[in-house]
Amino acid sequence: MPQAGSHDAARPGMPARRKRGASMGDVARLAQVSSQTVSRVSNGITNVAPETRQRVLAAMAELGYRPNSAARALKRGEFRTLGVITVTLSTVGNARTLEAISDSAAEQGYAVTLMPVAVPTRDQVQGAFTRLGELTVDAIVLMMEGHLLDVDVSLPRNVPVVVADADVGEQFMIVGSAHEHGARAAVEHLLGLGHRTVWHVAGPDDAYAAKAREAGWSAALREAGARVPPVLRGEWSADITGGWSAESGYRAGRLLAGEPHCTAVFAANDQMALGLYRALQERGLRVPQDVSVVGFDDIPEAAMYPPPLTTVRQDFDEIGRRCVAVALHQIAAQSPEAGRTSVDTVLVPRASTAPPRDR
Amino acid sequence: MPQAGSHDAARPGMPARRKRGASMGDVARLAQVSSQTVSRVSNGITNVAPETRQRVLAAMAELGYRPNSAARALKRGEFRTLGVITVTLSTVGNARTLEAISDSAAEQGYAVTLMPVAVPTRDQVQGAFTRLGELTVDAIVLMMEGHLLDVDVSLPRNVPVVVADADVGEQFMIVGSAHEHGARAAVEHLLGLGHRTVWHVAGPDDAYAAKAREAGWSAALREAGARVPPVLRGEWSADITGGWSAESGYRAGRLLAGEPHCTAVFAANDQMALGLYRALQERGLRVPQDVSVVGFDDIPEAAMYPPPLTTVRQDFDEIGRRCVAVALHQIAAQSPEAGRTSVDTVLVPRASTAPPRDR
DNA sequence: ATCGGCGATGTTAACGTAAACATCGATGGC
DNA sequence: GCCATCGATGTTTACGTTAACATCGCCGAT
Repeated sequence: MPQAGSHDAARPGMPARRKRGASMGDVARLAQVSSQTVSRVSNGITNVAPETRQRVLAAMAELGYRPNSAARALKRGEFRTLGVITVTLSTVGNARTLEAISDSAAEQGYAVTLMPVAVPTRDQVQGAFTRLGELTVDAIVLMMEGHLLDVDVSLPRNVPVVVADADVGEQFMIVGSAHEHGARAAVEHLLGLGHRTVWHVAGPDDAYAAKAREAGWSAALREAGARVPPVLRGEWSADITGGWSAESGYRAGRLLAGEPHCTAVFAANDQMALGLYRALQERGLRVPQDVSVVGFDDIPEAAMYPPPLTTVRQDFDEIGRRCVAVALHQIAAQSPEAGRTSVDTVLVPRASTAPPRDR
Repeated sequence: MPQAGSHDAARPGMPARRKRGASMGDVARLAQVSSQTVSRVSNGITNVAPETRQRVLAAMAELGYRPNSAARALKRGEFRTLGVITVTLSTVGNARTLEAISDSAAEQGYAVTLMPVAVPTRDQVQGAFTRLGELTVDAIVLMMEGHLLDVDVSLPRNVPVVVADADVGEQFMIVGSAHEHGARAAVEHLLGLGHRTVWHVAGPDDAYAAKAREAGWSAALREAGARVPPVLRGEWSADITGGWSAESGYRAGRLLAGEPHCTAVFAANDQMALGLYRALQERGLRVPQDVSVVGFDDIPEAAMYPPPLTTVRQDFDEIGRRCVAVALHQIAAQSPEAGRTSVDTVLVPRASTAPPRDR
């Protein structure tokens, strides 16, 4: 059987449409240099005579040459790629953090490969790690709750892991927001306005960030000698982000609206605060005249809520940047590390908080 | 079973750190087969005696072997990777679409590499394409306004491009929402409630989606013989997403609140509708008693707006899935195509619309 | 018994690149 | 004028994988 030249065969009169692009060898031939010289020009590093460089550049342009990163990666043993394992991008925080990661990585010449974990079971996570291992990334950023990692998720060996804002014990580097500090600031702001105490609409109880905010809230209350009301949790399990949703905030808000002595609420995030607004409004309660509300995140909409929401700003861009910085540092150091770095949060006072009036 | 420290032969004095993992050759040696047999097991395809397969599997496990995808890609000439060029992930639509793309791609065994274009100048876009070319992806999904591509952006040759919800003329395949249809549905819904006409708060005028919605709105009004009021555009250029922001909707809303005859507004997206709510509320106007509002997108919060927002739902998941399907099809067909497929939009009536009352 | 064929496995080569080493001519210090 | 040096360029090789081909038994048909 003759080499049945199905696709590559240059049909007569047809411009030979080769599947693979021009290689260094092709450029070298056209420029009449060795392929090593092409390599040097391509990497822009070592000494090449200006005239030669020009010739090579011209040849590259003519052939539309693009370096083959697979070959490059194979040769160099590094891939200039960061893997990001995500459970969902439907939260503002995750989306913004991912964007910051990819921007920052691109600046440093790294690509970002996405590894979605559709359903957060351990098997799925394991599978994602395995696939990432095959993708041979240089480091991994984990955007996922740590408890999913409890078991023996076998990481690719020698690949540094950075965890974005989750709790994974002592194994890895963690970059996270100062949730507790932010929550305290929210509570102190409300107490400072004269409220007797502050209620809390919490996020999902398996979420690290939710627990940290809750801890900050109750600690601040206790330190101020204020009563710690029961936590309201808008359980709502339709999907992974449900526990953080506006609907969940709305459900909690309906309970809260029945509490006659409640004059101030700290919601675990801005979406939940929005649900709270609606629940309060439905009962004829006004924000902030009857109830003050503080959120968390400072999503762009928060400033335009009716009324604009006092909230605690998280710096997702900084989280993303630091994740990349930490990852690259570990790649360079060739040694995984563990530890935690904290990104500041700051209270942004707006119109949803005011001194209490009797209800 | 103390099989722990077997690999990574710890030579005395040497910090045993092999940068590269075990290769097929290593596995082959341990299993006492040829590396080709390892390859066959690794790819699970051809005929290998069960006993041999077991031995190889065991060796792979012991060495923690992972196929090197760079070598594989080099050999096979395909990368099983989709590149996604994004300008921003800060819009719900982009984030959700990206998530759907990466989920869907992962299902088909493709990885997704992110190429952010930080500032949308042509040079930046050009740069992103160049880098993607180096990354040797098998196809590209473009999440970006088409007008940024006008000039001679040199695409990697023979790489199919799919455009997610933008207008790029005739060059590429486009997967987009039925914006016009959705906008018409919004207008018809409001007219059906008895409103004399419908005002429009439009998105940025360089956005394809914004223009399409605007076109649908005005066409529906004209066809119904209704007056077409001037378009309000919440110009706001702080950043790329500014034109779609709640703030932009608020600004437009403040103008609108001064129009005594305005009883119904169609906002270009849900965030802008929220800004509108605030502007109306500040003037003491109630939704929907004084003004009916319809949004676009159906973000999760919309159902919890005070009051819940009537809006037009976009199916971002479907857009993402189709982008991947189209991309893979073009890869298989080895021929770029052009054309457009449209993803349905559907009106979701909620509490923000009602029959008009005189103002 | 012989041979065709097939299933299991091994051998060779090539994918495109870059590190390491080799070559060659020019420059400059003595 | 000689040789050490250096800068520009070429040659060789290996990265890890897989396609293509080669080999080796073994079984069943003749």
